[in-house]
Amino acid sequence: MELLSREFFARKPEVVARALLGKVVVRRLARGKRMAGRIVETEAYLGVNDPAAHASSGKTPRNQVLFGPPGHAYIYFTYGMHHCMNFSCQPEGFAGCVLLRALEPLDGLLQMAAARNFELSEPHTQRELKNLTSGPGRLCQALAIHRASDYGKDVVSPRSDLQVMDDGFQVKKVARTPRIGISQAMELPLRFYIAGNAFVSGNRS
DNA sequence: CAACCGATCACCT
DNA sequence: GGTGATCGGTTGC
Repeated sequence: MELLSREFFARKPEVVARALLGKVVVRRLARGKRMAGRIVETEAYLGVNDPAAHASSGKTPRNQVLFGPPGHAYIYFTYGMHHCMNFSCQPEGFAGCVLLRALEPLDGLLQMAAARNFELSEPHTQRELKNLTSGPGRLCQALAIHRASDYGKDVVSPRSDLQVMDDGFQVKKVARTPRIGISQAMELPLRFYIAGNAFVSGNRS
């Protein structure tokens, strides 16, 4: 397992969104514990020219990390109850990010379930595992991601408690569709997921 | 400074 | 398939 590079994120969001599939998000906890999940579904959000992106109306206190250096966590709160996590892309000064839509849980499953306020049965059912981290709001709750404590964190720093790593996993086939849950630029195929993976959110093709 | 609304989810039928 | 919950950021008065 090695950290991704800053240059990995200094590319176009649609390139990074595709490249992040198969990579591993690591959340370091107290007392040496950790949670980890493989990225199986992403969406690209472009810069000021993407009407569906938070960067479209220019730099604000809420979205300023999108305009900063690549490889930092852009976290926002929505629908009055959910957090969503993105990683900033493109060189400093140019907005763009990738939204994490689903993870395949790898490590720290008990902690994830606790953070999601339920208990896993033994043996775990496929339904329970998918319920942990399948969906942008769910995965943030599972990893205990909060805007107040995690906004702007550097995910390629060796000292960060929120990191993205490469464990050598090879993605076989990637599928592309329009993005979910938006009302503008709906025709752009900027959602990416690992074809056939059981932890992808939603039911659409 | 008040009103509007959402890159969602859980639970209902 | 439908819908209510719930609140910070943004916009318009």
